[in-house]
Amino acid sequence: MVKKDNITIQDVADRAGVSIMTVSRVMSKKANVKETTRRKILGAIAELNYQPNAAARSLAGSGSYFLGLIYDNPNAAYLSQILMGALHKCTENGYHLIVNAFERKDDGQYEIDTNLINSSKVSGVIIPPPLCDAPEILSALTKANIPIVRIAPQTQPSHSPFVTMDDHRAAFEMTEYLIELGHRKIGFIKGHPGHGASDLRYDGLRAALKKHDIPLPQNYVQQGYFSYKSGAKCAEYLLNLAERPTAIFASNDDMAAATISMAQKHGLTVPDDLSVVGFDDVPLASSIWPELTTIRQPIMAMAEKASEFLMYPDSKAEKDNILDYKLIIRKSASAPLKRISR
Amino acid sequence: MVKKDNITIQDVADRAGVSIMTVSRVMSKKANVKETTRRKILGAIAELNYQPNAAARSLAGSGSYFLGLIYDNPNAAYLSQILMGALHKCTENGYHLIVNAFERKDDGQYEIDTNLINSSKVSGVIIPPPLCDAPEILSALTKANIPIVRIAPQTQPSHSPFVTMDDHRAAFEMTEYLIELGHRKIGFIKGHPGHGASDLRYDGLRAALKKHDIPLPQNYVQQGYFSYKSGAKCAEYLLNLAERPTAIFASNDDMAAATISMAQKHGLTVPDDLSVVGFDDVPLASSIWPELTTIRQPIMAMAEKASEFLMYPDSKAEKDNILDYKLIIRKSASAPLKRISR
DNA sequence: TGATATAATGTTAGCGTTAACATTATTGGC
DNA sequence: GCCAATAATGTTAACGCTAACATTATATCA
Repeated sequence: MVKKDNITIQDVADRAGVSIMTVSRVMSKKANVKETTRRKILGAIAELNYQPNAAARSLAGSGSYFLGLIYDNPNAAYLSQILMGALHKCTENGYHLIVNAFERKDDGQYEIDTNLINSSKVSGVIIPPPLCDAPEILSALTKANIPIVRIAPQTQPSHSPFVTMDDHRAAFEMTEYLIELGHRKIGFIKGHPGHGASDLRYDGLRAALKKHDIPLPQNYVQQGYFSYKSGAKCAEYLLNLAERPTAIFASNDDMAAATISMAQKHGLTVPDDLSVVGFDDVPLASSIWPELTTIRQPIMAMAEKASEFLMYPDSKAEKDNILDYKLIIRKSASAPLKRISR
Repeated sequence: MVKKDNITIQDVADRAGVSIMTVSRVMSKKANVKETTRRKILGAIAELNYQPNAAARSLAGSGSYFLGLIYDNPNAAYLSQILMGALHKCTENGYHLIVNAFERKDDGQYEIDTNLINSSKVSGVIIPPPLCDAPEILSALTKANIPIVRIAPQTQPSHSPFVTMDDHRAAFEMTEYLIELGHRKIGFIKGHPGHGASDLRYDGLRAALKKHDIPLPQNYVQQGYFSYKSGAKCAEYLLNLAERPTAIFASNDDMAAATISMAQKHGLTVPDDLSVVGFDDVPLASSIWPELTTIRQPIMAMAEKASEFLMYPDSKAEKDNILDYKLIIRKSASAPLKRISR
């Protein structure tokens, strides 16, 4: 029951023989503190293991040392990457991350008067998909004068700052990779129509095929929904085609995994008989066999960037907000085994 | 640039024609407020859409309206369930959730002087595995006098409050289910040896087999590591056995999925030729074909319980902390096709 | 009815920090 | 070596709320 009193800025000031204000200046990395004094204070801080009280800082100051993260995303892997990135930066900079879940109401809208927005002076909010494309969320935060950064938004690019990756170019590059391997009959499984990235990826594929003058028959394109099951269904269709593709590009890894599984069920060897590539590089991608050739999204990096932006709004040029994806070449794609001259 | 001043307790008090203290009492659900006054204040709160400032509350009060959640768990699905549960309760009760990631240092220990512990008066910390079994974490928090609730701890049950589920009984029940279906040759893929639940599940299986007087040959038990890959390897071994099992119980869904995939590669039909069951009920379980019969862990419920406990330490009897799992019967297990009389 | 208990409300002083301004030390120029 | 400029540090008043105590209204009982 010994109430261990917290170490406050006063303790540090006493220890260092200065006023609390000087300590405060050191904590906030403000200018005008003599180097010798700074070191003395830093020493006291270390000895006492002083950690500033975030609540007090945010009450007194204009900033807040709290970052908000809102989400409504059942995709666990994606969310946890975002979390990791944001937390990483927060810890690094003495911020705390406040997470808030949003849920669609029955009418498909979001309830906006959530406590995050009003009750805790966050210095900004990170908004990953799909919330970043919900107008009511955006306008509520904007109206409340809360800075936001969106992650991979698909709409209203000029509305507010964002970080994203180039889905179009990634799909383009992936397609060119397949073409370079020698594929000419490339099937495609589209992503969920409600998700903006789906179109970008599809367009990327078409652009690459067009550039290399490769046709894309109507029935080589199947509508998936990002789920394993939908991928299996599309793959089934594509594999039963009279002239079946030698490669299938699925819009995400789940569907690619389903495609591989389906191919194996058909007695095909991947990648010898059929190349399969995915998109996202989720954990599943490297746990199945053969491991998936896919696109790694810089999800964590996007979250880090977004966090930094909210912590130091002025420091970064606003334009380096398109982060690099990475083509991850593994074992699920290779040159087609038997070339059919065209 | 219009600085929209936040609505404070004073605004509400003015509006309702009372003092701020009375408003405060209403907010904190304290006694001794006349019903008519309460309603007047509640009205003002609603009209102004007042949200109390969490930082001020935690600065002034003895409680804190912040709950901590720490983790070091690469398992995205698990973490996100925990998050959902905790957030749900937090939102419901006007709390905020502060999330902190921990990382093992090179020496395998955790860095304990993280900012969560010292710098923000959280009213308690939720500790899921594997952190709940890290002595240095527990002792640091205990020393700092911060209430904790562990989720599914495997060690030191008396150290501090926890919520958990009965892995042993779940595995027992699953095994009995297989036995009831008619299986006598049941293979088992063990979980990661570092994870306490692994042993519990294994023991549950053995207890059930023993009860029904069914032998468990040494080579029917394979050591997996919770990964898809390890599951595939173990399944391969089991399926190549001269007298192969008619059912395989994998310690988690990833390994069960791998087993199904491996079985299909061997030309076996699941569940006709081989029944496969898993544990956890991760999303994957219901996205593969056939869908997995598995155990659903009450992860979200555990997190909710843990949150409640921290918010209202006195309200609950401490003993209803073992939550119910659920045997989810899907399509991956059935009676063995051809019975061999024993 | 007055005294007394009790319910309902109000007042004041912080909680730990930073903003804004005040003061003191140091530097540079002549 | 003196004065102004500037750097370094200090003082005080909030920030929005609750704990603790103070006061006033209402109910209870002899």
